[in-house]
Amino acid sequence: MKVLGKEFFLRNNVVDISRELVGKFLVTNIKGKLTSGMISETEAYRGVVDKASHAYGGKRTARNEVMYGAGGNSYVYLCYGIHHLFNVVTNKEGTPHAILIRAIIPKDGLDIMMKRRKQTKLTRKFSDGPGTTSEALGIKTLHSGEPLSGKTIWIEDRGIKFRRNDIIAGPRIGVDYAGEDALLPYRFRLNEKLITEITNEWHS
DNA sequence: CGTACGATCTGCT
DNA sequence: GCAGATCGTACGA
Repeated sequence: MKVLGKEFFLRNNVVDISRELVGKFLVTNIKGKLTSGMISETEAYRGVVDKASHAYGGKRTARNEVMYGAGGNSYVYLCYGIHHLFNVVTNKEGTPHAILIRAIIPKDGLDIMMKRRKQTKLTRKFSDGPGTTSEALGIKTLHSGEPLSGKTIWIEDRGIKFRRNDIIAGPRIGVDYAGEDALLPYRFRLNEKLITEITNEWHS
């Protein structure tokens, strides 16, 4: 087990990093409660040149300011007034790259996550989406700007490797407004068969 | 200051 | 399959 450090996030290819994050574990320790899940889906947002990015064209506001900082911090924002979407900031200071974590397979602290999600069962939909993933892990907008090497939120490599063919690239979700950039294959998702197998193994 | 809307989820049909 | 929820943020006046 290895906690990913600054050197992992400071690299400049956010699309490669996004693919590499599939299979890593997103872990939180919030109010003394440890919870985690294996990342099964991500999306890359490639900074000022990406029409789907909050930083497109160099847009810089109080909300997205942390994107302009060095990689290795969280960027959490509220979507549709309800959902707290968690992103990993990458690349050096001044290049606002980010990766949206879209889904996890729940692993540690299942009982805690079920309470947070107000669920009594671990269904397939339990944390299959960026809003439900953050809710399960207890991540809120107040955690925006947190360093990921810290004690609250971090990402672990537990040695799980997938074949490149098992990580499906495709267009990002919900970014139709981004014109031709909406078609870029910046979404990475573990193939459904593997998701099912791993889910069955961990939740039986 | 007023207003429109979003990197979504859920429950109901 | 679809509408409603729900509110911080962005942006124009």
